[in-house]
Amino acid sequence: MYALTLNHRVGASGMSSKSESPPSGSAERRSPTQADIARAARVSTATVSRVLNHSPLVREEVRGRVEQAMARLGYFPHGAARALASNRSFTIGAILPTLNNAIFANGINAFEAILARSRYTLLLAVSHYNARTEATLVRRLLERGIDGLMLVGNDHSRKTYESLRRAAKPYVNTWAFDPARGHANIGFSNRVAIAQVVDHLVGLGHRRIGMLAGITAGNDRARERLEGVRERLAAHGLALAEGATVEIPYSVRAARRTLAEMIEQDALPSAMVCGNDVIALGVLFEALDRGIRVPEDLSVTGFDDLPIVEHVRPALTTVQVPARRMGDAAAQALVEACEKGVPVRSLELEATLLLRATTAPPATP
Amino acid sequence: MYALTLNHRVGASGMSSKSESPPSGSAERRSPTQADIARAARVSTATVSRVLNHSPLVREEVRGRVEQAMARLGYFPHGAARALASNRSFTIGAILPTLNNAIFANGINAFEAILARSRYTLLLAVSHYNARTEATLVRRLLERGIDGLMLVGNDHSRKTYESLRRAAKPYVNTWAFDPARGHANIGFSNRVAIAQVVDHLVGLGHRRIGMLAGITAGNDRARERLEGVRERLAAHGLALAEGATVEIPYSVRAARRTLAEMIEQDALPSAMVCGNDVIALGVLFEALDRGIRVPEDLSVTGFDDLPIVEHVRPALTTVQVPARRMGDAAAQALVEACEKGVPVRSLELEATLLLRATTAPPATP
DNA sequence: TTGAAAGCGCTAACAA
DNA sequence: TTGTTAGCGCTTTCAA
Repeated sequence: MYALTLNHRVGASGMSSKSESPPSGSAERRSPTQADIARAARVSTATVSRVLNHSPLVREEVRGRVEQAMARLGYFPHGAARALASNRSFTIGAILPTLNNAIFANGINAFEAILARSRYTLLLAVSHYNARTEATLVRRLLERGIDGLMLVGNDHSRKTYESLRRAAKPYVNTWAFDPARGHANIGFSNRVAIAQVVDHLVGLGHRRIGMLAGITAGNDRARERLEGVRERLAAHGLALAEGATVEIPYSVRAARRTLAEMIEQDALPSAMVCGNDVIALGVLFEALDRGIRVPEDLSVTGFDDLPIVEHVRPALTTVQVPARRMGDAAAQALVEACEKGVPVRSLELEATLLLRATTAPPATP
Repeated sequence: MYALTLNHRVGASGMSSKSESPPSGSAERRSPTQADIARAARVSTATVSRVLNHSPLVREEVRGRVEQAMARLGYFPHGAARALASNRSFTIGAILPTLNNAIFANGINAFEAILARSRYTLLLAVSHYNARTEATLVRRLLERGIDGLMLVGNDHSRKTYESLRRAAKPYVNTWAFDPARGHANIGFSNRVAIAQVVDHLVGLGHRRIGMLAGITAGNDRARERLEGVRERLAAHGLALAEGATVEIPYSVRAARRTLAEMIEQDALPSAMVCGNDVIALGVLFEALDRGIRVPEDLSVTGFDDLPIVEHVRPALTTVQVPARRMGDAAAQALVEACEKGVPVRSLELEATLLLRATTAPPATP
């Protein structure tokens, strides 16, 4: 009978004096391993493993015994050991450019929810819009054994893509849709999205249109939005207003300062397209504080539809981004890629222009 | 010479036909292990491990050879194997109640930054203000081998604390300071913080004060704020206004709806203390939309100092929470606990009342 | 349907 | 200062 209860460690190492199984009833409190469960349930560790992994080839009666033993001994599996043996960690990574404003909150929230439901854990890292930092983080996450990775946008360093390729882990680029660049995309076309804004503004009669874009270096979303405005304006025979088009960080303060300068230089356009809602709020607040009427004197548009912007007065006209759906779909795609080995497929979602109260025909056409 | 190059696996398993080292120059592309590095640098795997872990007892010349081999072969360490062998994962967990509003953004941002700098990775999970969910997540994070854990508040299920104790991992409760409850706290006293608000309002002459608190069940921060208001009001010989004190979710919408009801029932106090900034913004926007002047007809206070609230008009009087410092300190404490084995020590930080434009003496005293 | 045992890649105790 | 080697706890052939 005792032959059955020997675990392979003891069996393998023979009678080495220090590594025998701990004396039963000792004060030693190491947490129970599969070997302990195996002994208690009078099965092999292989069977314990099968029960743990819901293998169909375990007799009901045996499964019951094992599960009871697990419960009684308070067993819980050792992730690192599982990962080492199976080459899967049930862990998925995500790298966001920032956590500072609420832009990615909804998306990552949805992403985490799906992962948690699928018993995966999220490894989160922040690149601060820096591709080199990101490459380091990707490598670190890969070292930690992530089974898949979510990235934002398509602009990533060669090293990042190279690490991913060598590790042969599934990944997906979100918040963009430009599969021509050769990566799985779950997101929307920033270019198409911003074109709706331009059409709206031009349709309203605006001719002098400026833009407070995000910093475009290393940020394809910001770049696509800026280029999208240029392109669409050109289609209407227009161009971005000189002196009213600048790249700035995504901060209320930067936006306020920039608008203030434009006002002082008398360079204000009749409509200001903003790279995101944070910038738009800055423009809105600064304009209001200076007695510039919105939308009568200045139309303002945002991008993201942060939860707050429908409540400010005047309510912000903006582009609603499918953040939740991107998070959902990205997580689902990654989990599926891990479980079934299918490749991640690109998915185009739509961003919707939300007409609210910060846009109107120009007062002085 | 070849004796040196045998790795222990081959050595241990003798000449089993399938598990020999792969033929050099084969197409097989498994990523290199320490054994490969050891062979290439003509040292043992122990030395490779020492180099990897910056052990001081490796000769410079040897270290150089090993590092070169690592670079040449594109070696990178296998986290799960390291974790299994060393019982450390260089991974730290955090469980937040929500990611939906920006409340925790700054804190987790700072937390992640410190971890990343210390070469740790963040495992993030979201409890949705549910203690049972949280207990499951704690267990899952522990299974993943986290070296430490950050939690928000002191209200956690018995199972949560029990898991932590059994795993003997360091943890810290943030966003609260009440070490009497028996857990390491890095944060501030919500009670003391909100008392400043009460003093301010009472000092202004308010006597009819209401509160839109967060849901207090399972949320000690919300509870401390509500109780803190009661307690401090009592010290002034006052009580919370009946019919103007409700617990609601942290959402603009819920706050607006609740304020609307109070207005319709003519139950409006002269000052409304809000459980956080999201609620305060809801109150502010609803009041403004209904022609109730803030602060003349209604004083409003928030809690958190979200980045936006200094910009809305009137700018919100609120309590500034040391989110960044909590994130910093919590991460530092946890890393130190992991590296040096010292226990996490409680640290009290201060929350500051920020007087802005939504509070003034009551119009009808 | 079950068990035996060989590793997964690394660390660390011990020996040299 | 370096090497040998026994595990860490689990999964996964392979054999029975």
